[in-house]
Amino acid sequence: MPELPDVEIFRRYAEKYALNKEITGIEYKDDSMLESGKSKITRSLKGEPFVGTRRLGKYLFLKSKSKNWLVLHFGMTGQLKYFDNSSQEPEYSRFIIQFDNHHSLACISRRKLGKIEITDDPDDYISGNELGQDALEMEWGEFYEIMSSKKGGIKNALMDQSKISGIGNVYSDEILFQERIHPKNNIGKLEKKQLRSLYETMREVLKEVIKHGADPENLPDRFLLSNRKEGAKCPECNGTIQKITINGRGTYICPDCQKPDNK
DNA sequence: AGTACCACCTGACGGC
DNA sequence: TGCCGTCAGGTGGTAC
Repeated sequence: MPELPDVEIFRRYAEKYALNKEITGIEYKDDSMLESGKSKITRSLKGEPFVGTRRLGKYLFLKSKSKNWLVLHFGMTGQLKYFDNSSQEPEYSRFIIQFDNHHSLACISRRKLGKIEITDDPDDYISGNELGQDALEMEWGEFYEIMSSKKGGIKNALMDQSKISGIGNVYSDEILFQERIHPKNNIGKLEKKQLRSLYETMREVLKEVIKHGADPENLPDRFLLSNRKEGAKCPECNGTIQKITINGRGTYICPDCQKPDNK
């Protein structure tokens, strides 16, 4: 789930539940997602509260009062859950931050594909990991500059995290469906006004998904995501949703709405 | 540079 | 019901 809109919901969740409470301890349930040593993580967080949040693309940063930041990446199955210590710990909790009010914040990840680490400066972290500008922060001029210099398939271009951060497999499909562009079409064939339209659609899709809490069940029926299954009926026409493969990723399109260009 | 494919890791799901 | 193959929304590395 965790693409830009999902992580934005996590950020708001952390903002609501995890700030301004002293961290009394860290519980390590599984080490495989840790990119920083346990002692460094504990040293950076324990005894201080989180005082702020930041998000770039699919990355969430939580600022500890002292100065370090906790960096979270959720992989394919990550999420956050704030819970009362007297209740059941969430299943698949891998990393638990305990607060002084007998509540904790669990980093949950079924497949353990995420990352947990410490940085003293998110900007350094972002440049060091070659992460592009956030898809919702990016202005039209920058989007145009990036996309007009790229080659190859449009879906791949949208998902290139080193150029534009936050769009993954699902929302790239959604954006291209709403824009009526076949995901394999060549980015270089789009005219400036088509790129402008793609840019606007990208923003609208991301913002609307956030508005609905990034819950696929809550999205309007006209979204591909509400019909993201092979053989489903296209919400825009009489077509049938089809599954294809791009770079090994399942990709859903309506073959009637999204026509391939002629190479 | 772009694309295809494998690996990471574990569980959910559908078919038999 | 139970076993088994396939697939899953992320990233990173390889080879071409």
